Amino acid sequence: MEIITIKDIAKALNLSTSTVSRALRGSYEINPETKRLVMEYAERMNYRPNPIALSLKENRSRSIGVIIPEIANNFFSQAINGMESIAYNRGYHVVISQNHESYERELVSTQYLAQRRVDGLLVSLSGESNDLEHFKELQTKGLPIVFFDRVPQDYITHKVIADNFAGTYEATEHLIKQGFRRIAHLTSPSWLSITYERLEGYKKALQNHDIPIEDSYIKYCSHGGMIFEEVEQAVMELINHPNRPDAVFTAGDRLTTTCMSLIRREGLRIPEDIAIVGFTNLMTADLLNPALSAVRQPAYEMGQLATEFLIDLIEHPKATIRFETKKLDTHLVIRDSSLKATP
Amino acid sequence: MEIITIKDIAKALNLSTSTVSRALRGSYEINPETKRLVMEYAERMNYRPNPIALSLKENRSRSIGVIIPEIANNFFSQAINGMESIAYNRGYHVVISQNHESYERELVSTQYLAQRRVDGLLVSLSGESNDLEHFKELQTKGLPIVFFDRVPQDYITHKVIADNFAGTYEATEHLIKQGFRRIAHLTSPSWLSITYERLEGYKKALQNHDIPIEDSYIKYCSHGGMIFEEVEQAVMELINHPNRPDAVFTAGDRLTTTCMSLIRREGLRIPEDIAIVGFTNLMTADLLNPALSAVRQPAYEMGQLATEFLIDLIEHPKATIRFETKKLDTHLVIRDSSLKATP
DNA sequence: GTGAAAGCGCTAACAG
DNA sequence: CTGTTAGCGCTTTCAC
Repeated sequence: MEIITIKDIAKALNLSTSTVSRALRGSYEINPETKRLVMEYAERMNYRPNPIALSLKENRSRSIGVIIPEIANNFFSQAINGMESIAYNRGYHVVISQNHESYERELVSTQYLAQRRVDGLLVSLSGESNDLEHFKELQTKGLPIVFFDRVPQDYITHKVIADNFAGTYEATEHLIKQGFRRIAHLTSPSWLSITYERLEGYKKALQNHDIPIEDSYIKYCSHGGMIFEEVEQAVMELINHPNRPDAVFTAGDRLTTTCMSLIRREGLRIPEDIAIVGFTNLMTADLLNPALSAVRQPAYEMGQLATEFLIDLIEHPKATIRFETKKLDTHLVIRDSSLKATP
Repeated sequence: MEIITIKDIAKALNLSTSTVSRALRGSYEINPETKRLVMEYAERMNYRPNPIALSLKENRSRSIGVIIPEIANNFFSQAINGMESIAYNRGYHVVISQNHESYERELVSTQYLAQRRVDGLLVSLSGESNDLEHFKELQTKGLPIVFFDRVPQDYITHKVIADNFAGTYEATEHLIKQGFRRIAHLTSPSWLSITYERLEGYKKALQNHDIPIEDSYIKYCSHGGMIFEEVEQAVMELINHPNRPDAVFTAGDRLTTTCMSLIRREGLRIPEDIAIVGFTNLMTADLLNPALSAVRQPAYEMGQLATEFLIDLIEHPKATIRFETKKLDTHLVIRDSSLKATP
């Protein structure tokens, strides 16, 4: 059975392609009888319009592009599931692209998706992205973009984020209340929004509890955990610190797992020597040794919300909307890794 | 800066679109001077050919579709990275689609990708797929398909798999050598290739060590771990078995983690009460409590290999090739979860 | 060496 | 109510 086109239907039914086209899309100005004939034949031959031809004609594709750092990260894969749930219901497909924390790859992915005429873009920035011209340019050309998770500061569009400040504040305060005083903060590249917001939550918690902020306890990993050596250096500096931290907050999946491995490798115990709370959606958190205390983001909902924003932008291009930044609550799950051993 | 087409270039340079087209693709019958002019202008205006127009014209897209059960599974995300590494080098893009272990979703994804004119398909079957007509049909229409991991039995094409038999044999034998005798086997839907091969490896190991095969120790989860209740029932039947197993082999990420959780929930210890070895590429295996013994698949390499096969098929459509089934070695990493406590 | 024209599949303005 | 025509961006005969 070959692929069948409108032309084939027209030929078979002795009609013109335009009549067939109109019948297929239920135009009111078509004879009901003709319409029925066309519909039936199309159905029988299993006709499917060629989306490529449509894209070319209409300069749109009924699909939205997603650009994220890594799919091998539970936060992002959950977010994608949220996106798909909304997108499919509203008739869009989702095209996934990874940037692997590289600006270069982000650029290529963006270009690719734009050329494939996606109708909009859902983006979480790579760890290397401080230049956003490629997005700005597309946006002025009329391509709607919604950022989520890692969002740019000075960029006017919808954004969906977790309440990074509150989440980190809560986690840090929890550590303080457990009795930890020398709390380190292992985090992503300094220029990312999530990094800043989490750092602020951390600092505020310390301040509110009259604990001085020790800069040497704050470590940035400019590749967000993708490069082992980078994390290793940061963690080793903490471990070998003259006044070794007794707890650490880790701002991501890779950062958390690598940090745990390293603490273990160095023969230290969690939480007795160093306690840990991770900002992570790891599915195995409660199976870890020790079970990992974690700040979870509502990844699925974030994906859904971002997609709703985006599709609204796509479908009402000229509506003068106030752009929103939606902030969703995180959820702290306390497990063994952050509990002070009772002496 | 607007999107620029060949027509714009032609107009600007007072040439015909055909001349521009030829110049751009370096046709030898174009005046070198004209060619230079066109090239320069195109470069300066940042001209990019419209891939949609090309797809329509050439009935191909220079992209390959991937259909897998879940991206939130380390095996698959690693495989995807392998695919991308090859594909990009050979000028193809990778479009990812999840089937969430559902036949219905697999069908929709397949249809979608085929309509988007992907040049080929890389597929790992959903847990529900026993009917393969949708693939067969596309293949006869000339769309190359390569299966990996979960491959169909009776289907003539390239396939890339891990040595499931040997991997499971090795894992089971390891358990036996540790002194376990009542070894359970918690696995995916019975009709999947991986299920069969792993089961055979398990049985063979038992046989070779004169351990009778106990059918009630073998549990299939027809949704491959996606539905908690299903795994729960299977594991509870094992735990409440009149002759409770002292070890269990688990055939996938979700199966493994859920099984561990349940054993823990029921107040049993790993490995003292029940030892466990998982067939999984979980990145956190060595951080689990206890550290998880695991059979790892060379996911990245499998993705690469499958992609090489596919692109060869795409680029030499009429070559009469003998289809291969490439089998890659697995790697058993022994950790605490399968070590017999010394009495 | 270059241009005119047709065609990939589809829609829509314009005629009847 | 239906057909003719043009056009989306590009390549490719076929002419000259």
